[in-house]
Order: sequence, then structure tokens, then C-alpha cells
Amino acid sequence: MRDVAAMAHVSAMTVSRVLHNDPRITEMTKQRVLNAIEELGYRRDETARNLRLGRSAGLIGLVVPNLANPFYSQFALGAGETAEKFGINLVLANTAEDPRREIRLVDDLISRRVDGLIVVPADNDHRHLDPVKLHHLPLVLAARPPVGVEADCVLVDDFGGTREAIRLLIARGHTKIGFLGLPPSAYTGAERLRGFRAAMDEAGLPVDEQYVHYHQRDIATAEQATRALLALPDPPTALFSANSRNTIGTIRAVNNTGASTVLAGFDDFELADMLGLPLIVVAYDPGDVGQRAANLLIDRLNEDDNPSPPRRGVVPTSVVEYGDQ
Amino acid sequence: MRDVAAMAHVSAMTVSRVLHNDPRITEMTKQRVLNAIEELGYRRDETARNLRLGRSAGLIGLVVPNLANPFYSQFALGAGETAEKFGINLVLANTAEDPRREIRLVDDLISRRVDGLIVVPADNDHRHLDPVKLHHLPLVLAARPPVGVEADCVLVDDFGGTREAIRLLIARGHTKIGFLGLPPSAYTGAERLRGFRAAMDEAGLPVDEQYVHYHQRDIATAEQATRALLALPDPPTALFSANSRNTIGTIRAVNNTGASTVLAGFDDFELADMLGLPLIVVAYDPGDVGQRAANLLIDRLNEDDNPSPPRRGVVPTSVVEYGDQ
DNA sequence: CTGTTAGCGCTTTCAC
DNA sequence: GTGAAAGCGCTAACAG
Repeated sequence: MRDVAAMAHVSAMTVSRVLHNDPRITEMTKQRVLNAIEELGYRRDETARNLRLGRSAGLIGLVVPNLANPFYSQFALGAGETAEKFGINLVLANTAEDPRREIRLVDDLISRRVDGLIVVPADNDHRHLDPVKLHHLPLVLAARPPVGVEADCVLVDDFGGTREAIRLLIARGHTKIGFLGLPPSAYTGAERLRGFRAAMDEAGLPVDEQYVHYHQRDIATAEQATRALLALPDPPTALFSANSRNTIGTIRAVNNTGASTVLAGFDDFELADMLGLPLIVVAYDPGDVGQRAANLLIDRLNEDDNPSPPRRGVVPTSVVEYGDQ
Repeated sequence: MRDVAAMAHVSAMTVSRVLHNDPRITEMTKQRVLNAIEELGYRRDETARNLRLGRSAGLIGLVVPNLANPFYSQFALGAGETAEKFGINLVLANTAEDPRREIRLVDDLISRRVDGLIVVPADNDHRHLDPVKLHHLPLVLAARPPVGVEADCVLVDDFGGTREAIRLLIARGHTKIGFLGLPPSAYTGAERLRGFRAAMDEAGLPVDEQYVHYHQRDIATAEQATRALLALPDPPTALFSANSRNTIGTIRAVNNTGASTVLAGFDDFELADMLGLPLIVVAYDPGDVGQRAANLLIDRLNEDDNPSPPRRGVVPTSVVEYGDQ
């Protein structure tokens, strides 16, 4: 900036004013300054500017468990779109589902003076997201509600979506319905299981506990669990799986064993309609989750000093049927 | 920091020294300072620190066309993993395939004083990536080589991978092979087309130009183009598509028309093996592309003042067959 | 209209 | 062992 000022024979202040489009600057000096800027390839240092202005860098930390999962990449995209509208950039941190990494990454983001954090926690333990440890930075959780800390959050209608899908299976005449779940210690796992039980309950159907399998985290274990279910003397006629990884596992098992089990699952996914078998999915827009999370956070950033109580958004789901039922 | 200093009855300088583990500080003062830090929940402002130290923030700008595409999300993940090893964070920018947005976003990242840029350009026009406009920031391009600017880059073996796949189709007895391409103005489009022609040439097979369609950018147009090819009086017996969006379009067309055309395409994708038809794909690791890009950039960041010539990496491909051939 | 001064939060240098 | 001064690049406030 001093170089520009020197070249244009003005003070640094004038350069600063030109950059602000201060109307009091003469057209002529302005041109001289702009020429010098062009000549030297000068760019204002936003970091120093922000330091002086007392505001911070216009950065939001986005902490996700696994960007290779389409849910999280679409989520990040949605959050980024919204942030960009407000001139805010996203700093990305991938925890690889490791709570220890999450703690480190959150800490690091805070030291880098991000303005706020959007976190999809890898775990149920949110102590590292305590406002004090967070330096009282605004925090929004996504996909899981805060446990033991106050924070805004955006959830998916895990319970309602699952209940709706199970209701549809029941309306189709199924009474023996299996459930392939995530660990119920995780919020989404518990909610989806609760939706399953609620739909069965309200139809007066008993839940056969041997049809309920937890702890499938990937496609391979889901396929294996499905095979076990199908090998039962009296196997279920329909199967609901708690996320798309599980659903893909069930599809593999059904395709490979030639069973006629009707499949349903949480999460929509690409090519779900091309697999040559009927499939019911609970669909929602992951980008919307990201957008809402970013909006909640930005509202907090613009908030004056008296904080409003935590807010919570719920993204709706819809039941989609693929293939001939 | 001044608050901490006041509370510990020392100067700001002493606080700074404690944070640096300066050995000359008495154990007692050190404890007083640490207590004050704890009490006030103080954290050093890395931004101000970096300003004073003249170095920048440990941030790399990552500019991709579309994070919803699994290629780019895995790419981002790979780059992030490598960057993290060096204590560097990623600032994410999604151009939505819009060159104008790319220009804006790159500009913005530079003003925020990122240390370097990794860009997957949306376009062939790289003038906005000129070293001068870039403030001489290190730049690595991925998936496309630099045009008119000097920069390191990481490419995929578009040519070799495609040629290999076409060779396989020819070995399977196909002579009438169609090609569904990206616009050949794009590097990847041109290279993949070149690989197609090379394999046909070396087998002495003529390329029937009515079998070659360009400009398919999404699933719908690819499906439509495929239908047109299949409706020819003498349709091709095999079809190669230039990326996974196109391949999915061809699969839809073939499934819906019941044609027996053999399909092949660039890019592997999830569930490719579950579609109930034989399929040949050119596979590679997008995460590896990201890792290499980050490594090239970090090498530049650590480089002393005499710059080495631009480097170029090529990620290998392999041909994978799904289903019964 | 433009320049000077002071200070954002930190650290390097030099003094004590 | 600790403190004071100066300055990283920028701008708000006050002069002129």
C-alpha cells in the first residue's frame, strides 16, 4: 500500500480511500492511484484490514465426519452457497469419524479465528463444544442435537420419515418387517429405530426382536446381517435399513440370494431407480440441511449482545418409491 | 493479551514469552500467566501473530467446479488429508462450473491471503490464474493442464485409460464403437476422444463420425444422444462415454430400449456392479489426485526463492469390468 | 479534498 | 528475567 501511495504521490490514506470508493477523492488522484495499483498488481490485505476493523476474517469452520459420503458433500455445498451470499468462506475439516480428531480440528479452527462453527459431531460427547472452550463462538450442530451444551441445530426428520416408510410397508400388507440399524447410541440411529417401532405399534404389530439388527456401519456388514435375516426359518417379508450404506448392503444380499424381500431405507441415493428391484427410500435434501445451518449461524453472527435462546430446524423428508412395487 | 498481562501483573511481552515457552521466564511468573490465561479463557490470535510475523495464515484455497460430484468431493478429501499433515487448512470454493464465479472466488481467496491455490478450472481460459494477478501465489491445477500460464499440475491419464478401454472392446470383437463425449474444447474431453481414436487407428478400424457425439454434459442429454445412436439404421454394438454422468445416461437409454449394446465409460462409480448389465469402466483414485496436488503445492510453499520449473503428475487409470461380459 | 496520528494484537529488538 | 518501543498493513478520527 505504501508502494502504491509512493508511486501515485499520495499518502497511504488516500489509497485506502480510493479502495473504499470515497466520493471526496478527485477523479484525477483516483486515476493515479488506480494506475499505480494496476501497475504494481496491488491487492489490499484483508487480514490486516480485518484486524484493524476489529471484525474477523469472514470464515466459518465446517467440521464433517466424512466428505466422501454424498450426504456430507452436498451438505457442505449447501452451507457454502449460503455462506457465500454473505461474503463468508468455509474452512473445511474432515474428522474421518474420529472424535479425537474432531477435538483437535475444532481447537485449531478457533485459534485461526473463524467467526463460527458448523459441526456434524462424530460422537455423542459434546464437551469439547462447550461455549467456554469454544471461546463463545457461535456454534450450529447439524444432523445431531446438542448434548450437554447449548447450540442451534438443524435436524432431519429421522423419526417421521422412518415412520412414514414403515407405514407404507404395512399398508402394502407387510407384517413381518426387519430393521437394520445404526448403533442406537447415535442420535440418528435411535430416532430411526423409534420411528420404526412407532409405526409398528400404531398398527398393532409386534416387533420381532430377531428381525432387528444394530451396528451396521458399512455395506459389507449390512449385507452380512441381511443374509442372516433372510436365512431365518421365518424371514421378514420387508426390510428397512437405517441409511444408504445399509440399504446398498441389503440390495446386494437380496440380489445375490434371489430373495423377494421388499426393501426400504433411509436416504435417497443415485441410481436407486436403476437397480431392477422395487425400493422405497426416505428422501430429503442434504443441501437444505447445510443452508439452514449456515443461516442459523449467520443469524448468530449478526446478533447483538443479548443472545436469543437456541433455535432448532427440522428438514422434512418424503417417501419415494422406485421400481414396480 | 493485555488483560492476561494485567491480571498476572506482568507485561504483554511476558505473556507472549510464556506462550513461546521462553526458558528465561521464572517458573513462578509462568504459572501466574498460565493461571490468568486459564481464568480468562485466553487464546492467542493467530491472525495478528501471522501479520506480525509476515507469514500468512496456513490456508490453501481449493477451487472446484462442483462438490456434489463424487470426483470433486473425494478430490477435496485427499487434498485436505495431505494439507492437514502440514498444519494447513483448506478454504473451499465451489464455482458451480461458472468461469465468472471462478474468477471472483479466486480473487477473493487471494485477498484473504491464502498461501496458495489448488484449482480445477471450469474453463480453458486461465488468464485469471496469471502469476501476476495471483500475486505470485503458488498455484497447482488439477485434472486440466495450464493454458498460457506456468503452473504445476496433476492430471489423470485420460488418453491412456480411454485407449485401454477401447482396446478391450476391440479385443471383444467390436468394430462399430460409438463415443459419447464431453465438449472437445475441454482438455479431458479432447484427451479421451484422442484415446478413442488412437485405439481405433491402431486396430485399423475407421471411426464412423455419425457414432461420435459431443457436448453431453448431463445424464439427460447423454440418454437422449444414446437413443439417437441406437436408432440409427446400423447402430454401434458398443458405446464408450467420456464420464460417469454420460455413462449413467447411456445405461438409462440401453435399459429403457432393451438394446444389447455393450457399455463402457470413463470414471468408476458406486453401484456400477449392481446395474444388471455388463459394464467396463476406466477407474482411478480421485483422492490421489487431491493428495498429489496438495503435495506439489506444499513443495512450492517450502521452496526457496529460485523457483524450479513446473512439475506435472499423472494419476494412472485401470480398466475394470463389471457384470458378465 | 488530502494528510497525520494512533492503534487493532502480536512479536522482534534492544534496554535494563 | 522482564519491560518499552516499534511496526506488520490497514483504517477511523481528526486536522488542515
